[in-house]
Amino acid sequence: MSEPTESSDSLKVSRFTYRQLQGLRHGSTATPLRVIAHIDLDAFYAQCEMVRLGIPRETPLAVRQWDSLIAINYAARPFGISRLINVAEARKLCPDLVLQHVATFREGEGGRWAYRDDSFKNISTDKVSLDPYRAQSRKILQTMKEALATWSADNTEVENQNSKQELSAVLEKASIDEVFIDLSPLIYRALLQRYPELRMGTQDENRDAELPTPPTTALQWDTDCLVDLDQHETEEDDPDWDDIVMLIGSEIVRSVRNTVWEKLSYTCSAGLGRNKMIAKLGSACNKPNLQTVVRNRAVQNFLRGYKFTQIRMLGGKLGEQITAAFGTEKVSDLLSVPLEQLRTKLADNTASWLYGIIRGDDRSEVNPRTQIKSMLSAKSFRPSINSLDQAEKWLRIFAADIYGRLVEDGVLENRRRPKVITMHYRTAQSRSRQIPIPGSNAIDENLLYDLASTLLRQVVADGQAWPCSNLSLSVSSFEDGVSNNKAIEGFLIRGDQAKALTHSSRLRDADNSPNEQDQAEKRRKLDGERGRIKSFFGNPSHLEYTATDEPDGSEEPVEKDPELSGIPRFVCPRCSKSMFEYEKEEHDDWHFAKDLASQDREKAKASQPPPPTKSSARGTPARGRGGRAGGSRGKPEKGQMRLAFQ
DNA sequence: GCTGATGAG
DNA sequence: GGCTCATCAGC
Repeated sequence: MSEPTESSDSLKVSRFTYRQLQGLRHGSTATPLRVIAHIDLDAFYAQCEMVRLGIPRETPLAVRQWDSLIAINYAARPFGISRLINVAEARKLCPDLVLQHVATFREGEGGRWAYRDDSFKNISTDKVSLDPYRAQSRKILQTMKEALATWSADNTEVENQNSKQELSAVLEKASIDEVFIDLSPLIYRALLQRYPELRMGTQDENRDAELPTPPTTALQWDTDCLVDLDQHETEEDDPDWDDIVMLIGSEIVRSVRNTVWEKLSYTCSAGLGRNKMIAKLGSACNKPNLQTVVRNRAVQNFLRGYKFTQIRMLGGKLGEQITAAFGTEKVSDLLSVPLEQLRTKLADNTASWLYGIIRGDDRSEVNPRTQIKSMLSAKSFRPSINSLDQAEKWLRIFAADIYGRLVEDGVLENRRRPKVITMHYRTAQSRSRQIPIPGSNAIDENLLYDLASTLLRQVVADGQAWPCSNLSLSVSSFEDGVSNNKAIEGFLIRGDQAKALTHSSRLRDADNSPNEQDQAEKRRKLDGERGRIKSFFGNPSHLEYTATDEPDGSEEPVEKDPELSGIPRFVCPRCSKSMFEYEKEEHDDWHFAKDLASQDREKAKASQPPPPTKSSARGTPARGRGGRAGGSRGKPEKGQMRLAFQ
């Protein structure tokens, strides 16, 4: 064989480096190998009703709220039924349409929602409840997490799982029926297992070296919908690792969707891409029940066809301003506008954000948020109401609604409580008032009601209170409280009390079949919580990661006397963690990845402007999300703080 | 900390 | 159009 210098074939390497591969491990937002999925339940409220009522997929169904439609299943869409028409028009278009009204609370019946045959006639006494959908949403999210864990267990080596029970993929619940998943860490582990040639030798220090090329066999995309490639790219080109990671990602998402279907009978659509924006646009491309893959080599072609007003954050006034400024809504038109010219009409940070986003550059993180940050209960009045008495009746219902949700979400058991209560009030103009929730009392319906009533009286005293066309109550600024063992004891007692409460004070109507499931779900959840607390005392290794995920000794019990075991130990010079010598390599990798991630974060901060904010379209420069990072508070993400008590 | 506004579904 | 939820600006 001759020297490879002449042959371009044998010189071939990947376009990607070991460093970029490593970026997959710990949430680097900059690596081109990143894989984000967006999963969207198909016509979610409609599916909830179909599942609840046992209605077959082919039966047209719509969910109604008073006289309007808020969800239409896919069987009903060919009839021309959309959210824009009313009930009468829908019946005309499709006489066999099943019309199911959402569950409601009813004045004088406390905090119990129910499905009622006559709720559409009772707009003046009923208030919509979305609880049934929230419950299904929670169940689906949980099933998705389990499916991811199962795939992970089946597809990555045990030694790589490192005795941790927790899922390495990050899930962000984006709304009641949508979720983002950062699949990168999962895919990283699967890659190393399937392609051992990607593993770096210990002596190999050059992280900027190119990866070897992947096998050239054609990729099997199964039932996925692929977005056409950009100009100058062809399907005949050999795949590179960014194609392979998408393929693995699509395999994971398919398995998650299958599990949700098999266990809960819900279909969903999904999009896969290198970031949240692309994944989100992708999931809407092929509905229902399909997944769309946007490979890196297809991104330009994919985005070119969109109106930029369909891109996240550009759907509102900012989008309008941009449309007005440049006389177009098309991404393709805006692509030919140089950055300098964007800057002449937009604030600098908005201009550079826009410049990047229409080219497919979005480095926003998948936020491991799982807990809700505020709860709101509201009612519009048609006609308006005119007395304190009427308003207070609604406040009772709002208080019961919110209290019920506080209990169901387990916020009371977690001793996570809202600190602020707010009342919004609309007459000719709209106003809002808020006060702190006193930390001394236990939260119950009466406390919430009393506070709300105080707020209402303040507004009424201000004058201009009637007629009132809209009223709402919300709680926010949740605080997690557990900080010592005594508090945890209290936690357990409160958990039992809360459990008793859910059985006594929140009994559902007899024909409310899902509620029994809910109760069972709740019991399991409570048991699960207690199990976790116990395991915290007994064996810290089962704990969720803390906010910093430092190897601080909480993760693994340190031997009382290391010498007794006879196994050689090692103390890390960087973090002083003591470990067995055979763990050194993995630990070193951990530091490396951690460093890399923080480098990436800094780089992203420096190179990518924050998403635009309201007043930033013109005039005063606005502080975006990025600007806050180094600013007033270095608070860690709330969602990651759970059980981080020491 | 309080209030209003915007943007998402 | 109604009901949520999140985030930010400006005070």
